[in-house]
Amino acid sequence: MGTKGEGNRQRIVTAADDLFYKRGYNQTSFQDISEATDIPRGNFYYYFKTKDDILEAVVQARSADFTAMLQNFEASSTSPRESLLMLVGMLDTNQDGVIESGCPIGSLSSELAKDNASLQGKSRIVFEVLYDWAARQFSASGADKANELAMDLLARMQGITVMACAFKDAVFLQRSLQGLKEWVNSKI
Amino acid sequence: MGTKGEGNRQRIVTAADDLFYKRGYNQTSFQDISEATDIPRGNFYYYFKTKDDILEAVVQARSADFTAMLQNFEASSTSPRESLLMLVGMLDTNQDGVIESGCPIGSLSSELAKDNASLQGKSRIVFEVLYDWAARQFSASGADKANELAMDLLARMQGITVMACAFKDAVFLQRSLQGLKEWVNSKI
DNA sequence: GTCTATAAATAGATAGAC
DNA sequence: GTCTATCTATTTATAGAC
Repeated sequence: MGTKGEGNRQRIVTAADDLFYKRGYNQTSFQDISEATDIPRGNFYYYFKTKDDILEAVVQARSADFTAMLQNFEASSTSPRESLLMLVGMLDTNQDGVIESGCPIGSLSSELAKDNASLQGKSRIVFEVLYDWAARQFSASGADKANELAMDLLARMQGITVMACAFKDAVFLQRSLQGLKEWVNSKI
Repeated sequence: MGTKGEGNRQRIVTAADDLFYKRGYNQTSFQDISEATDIPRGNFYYYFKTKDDILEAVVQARSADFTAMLQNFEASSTSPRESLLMLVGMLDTNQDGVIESGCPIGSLSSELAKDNASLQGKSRIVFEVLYDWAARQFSASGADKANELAMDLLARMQGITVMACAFKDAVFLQRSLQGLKEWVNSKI
């Protein structure tokens, strides 16, 4: 901690986070991360024993980032309903990324499901951060079956994302976001 | 046509179709397909110039398979509503596959979006087969905005699939299927 | 049409100098 | 802590014998 190399470690994780989202985990090589950071390949192994370890660090970073963002939603809203609408609004804020590369959490899970069940399990914690938070918002608003509503909300967001990305369709995305916001309002 | 090698070509496509679903396109090697078919790697290039060509053949096969299946749904149902419920029922029939590997169409699109936009565009035709058919069912039942309903239905199915696979949750899948069937009934 | 051998490139990972 | 050189395995793809 506080050592000289922590800056490098952080830069590796940040670059890997971005590349894993835009190109996928398996299709991102050490060379890609090296070029993005200007840190030589061989140096990576001072910070991470394996490529899987880099992914685990990325998962930790994403969990922290989402946790901070969700706290921000709560802090800047006046009701759980408003907080949940901010979560939905992320698909609008990140519209270009959604259409180009999908959801960073959902697409990573789908990729790892096929060839690395162990890593898929570890990466699930990012989904769980969102799930727990959404369930708390529904619960705080007095809604029935808050846990189920939280899963339903995440499923709707994932489905909209997959189709908007598959068809490169911003019109569908915007129409669906409107419908999803109405759904949230109808449940609270 | 009718030549000796067509049997081999068919076996390659069938094995690749299965492997692309269960392991993903990029994570499936010629060696994997070779071992699954007992056809030597070198022989593949008699039938396909590149790995991308194999995927295009798989996409054609999937389009034909889904077209036949959807025709079957129509033939064995007494209403467009019933046909649409059969489509939803696929997630139940293929429950184990959904939880293990997701949706073959959706997960392929998500994978290709990240590193092969050209192939993603070509593989979209399988989605379009489902979309056109679903829109026709909604339209035949007299529903308003059949095209939008078709996209919404596919988005719901994709979202349920992504979350059921991410959380390995059959209970969520079954509950969501019930909800989706009720949604279909409410729209027709 | 079928198959073996191998090319050419790239992957993740290691050793060891500095 | 940093970086170069390299190892080993695997990838897609080709050449050419049969």
